[in-house]
Amino acid sequence: MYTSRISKQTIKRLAIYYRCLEKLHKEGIRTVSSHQIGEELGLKASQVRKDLSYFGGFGKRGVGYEIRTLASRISKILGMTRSWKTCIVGFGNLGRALLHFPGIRDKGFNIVGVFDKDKKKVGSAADDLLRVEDVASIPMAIRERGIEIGVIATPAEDAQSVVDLLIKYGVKGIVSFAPTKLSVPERISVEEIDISVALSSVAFGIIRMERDGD
Amino acid sequence: MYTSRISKQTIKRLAIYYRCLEKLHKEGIRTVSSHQIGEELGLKASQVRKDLSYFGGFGKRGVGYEIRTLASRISKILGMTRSWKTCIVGFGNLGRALLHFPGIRDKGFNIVGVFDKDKKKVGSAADDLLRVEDVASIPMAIRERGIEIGVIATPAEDAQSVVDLLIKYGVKGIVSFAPTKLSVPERISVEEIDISVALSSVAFGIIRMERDGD
DNA sequence: GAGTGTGAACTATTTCACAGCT
DNA sequence: AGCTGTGAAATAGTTCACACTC
Repeated sequence: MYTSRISKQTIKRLAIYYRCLEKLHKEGIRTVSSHQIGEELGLKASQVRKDLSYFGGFGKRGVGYEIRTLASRISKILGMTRSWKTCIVGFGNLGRALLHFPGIRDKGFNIVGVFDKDKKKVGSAADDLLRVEDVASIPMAIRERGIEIGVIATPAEDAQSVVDLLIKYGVKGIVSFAPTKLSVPERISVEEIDISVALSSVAFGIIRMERDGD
Repeated sequence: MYTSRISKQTIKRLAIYYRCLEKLHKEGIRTVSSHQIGEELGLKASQVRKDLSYFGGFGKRGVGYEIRTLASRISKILGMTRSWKTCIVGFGNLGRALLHFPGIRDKGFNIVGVFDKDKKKVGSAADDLLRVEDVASIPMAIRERGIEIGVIATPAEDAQSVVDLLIKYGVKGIVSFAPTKLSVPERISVEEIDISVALSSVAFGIIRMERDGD
């Protein structure tokens, strides 16, 4: 039940298991086996069991996992039951898309601030509830609203300074879409999503397939 | 120099090395060591050398890597010198953001089609050059324009059927932002970008840090 | 009989360490 | 002297296989 040395990959799969369980639950199913989950997600049953076993025995031998219980345990582990005060920095096309992205707002990530450095955007409505604020008001916003997670949707060249600022005022986690390597202290939880790297990886895959034919 | 068994992680780092080299090149630097690249990107020098060695000896012992040469070799390996006919399916906020995302268009990914199933969007201008087309015209578009890569920005529930359609008509690579596991044949190159999983992973990291204190 | 939980075996990836070039 | 290229060692992650429970 010690979670210290659990790999990031296991955690990500846990989030995916959760989504899978939600789906099965909607279909009215009450119980699943590791084999069924694996089938659904393209994973080996043993991988599923191993991942789940890190957090304790959720299943019943001979039966499988009770979906409601397992989903609620996972949501607890991943902090989905808690509301995470989140902000978005950079309100270009991507920032706007993230503000409305399903699976951010509704998975416990409560977006309480949207910031941009462009004075023309500042003051305009980000959505029904939020206005775009100046990046200069980030420190105060973090302090007053208790923002814990920052989502970076700025150009690459602004990302590091924004991240430094967020961390300086107390943000503990960063999800960055900026195509640049961020440098942050050990204690900060970071996830970098690199869209153009993903494209390149797919392109390479096609080249390899064409050359080696599988 | 055989590229068959090279891991996806190595390929992704290669794309990141390329970006790093571009940056150093702009700064007027001509030569780097694996140690400098590693420093810049938070990687061990030996990792950098190992990755590069899979594709042959690019470096000079005692000197390092000539930036221009290495960058051009990497861009060749990753297919950046080739133009990839790409389409975006799903023109909501995310699809719109991807259409304008720097590092898609300018890294050899030429977006030649934007599709949506919403009749209200179909026919409207996606950008200066493209109109939104109906998903029903995907087959013809793939055939006529030789589309090779599809970017999925639809809701989760539509993603699998769109992917099936794209593959059926000849698309060879998929980058999906839909929060669902896709099932595709072996020969198809796929990259799934899961935004809400990234958020959950960051949230878990914060919880772990608070509990275990590093 | 069916299916979990888990040590042990296996496989993949990273890091070390050093011979060999410039 | 400095730095690459690369086998070998170390580490991490996955899969197997089976004892154990329902």
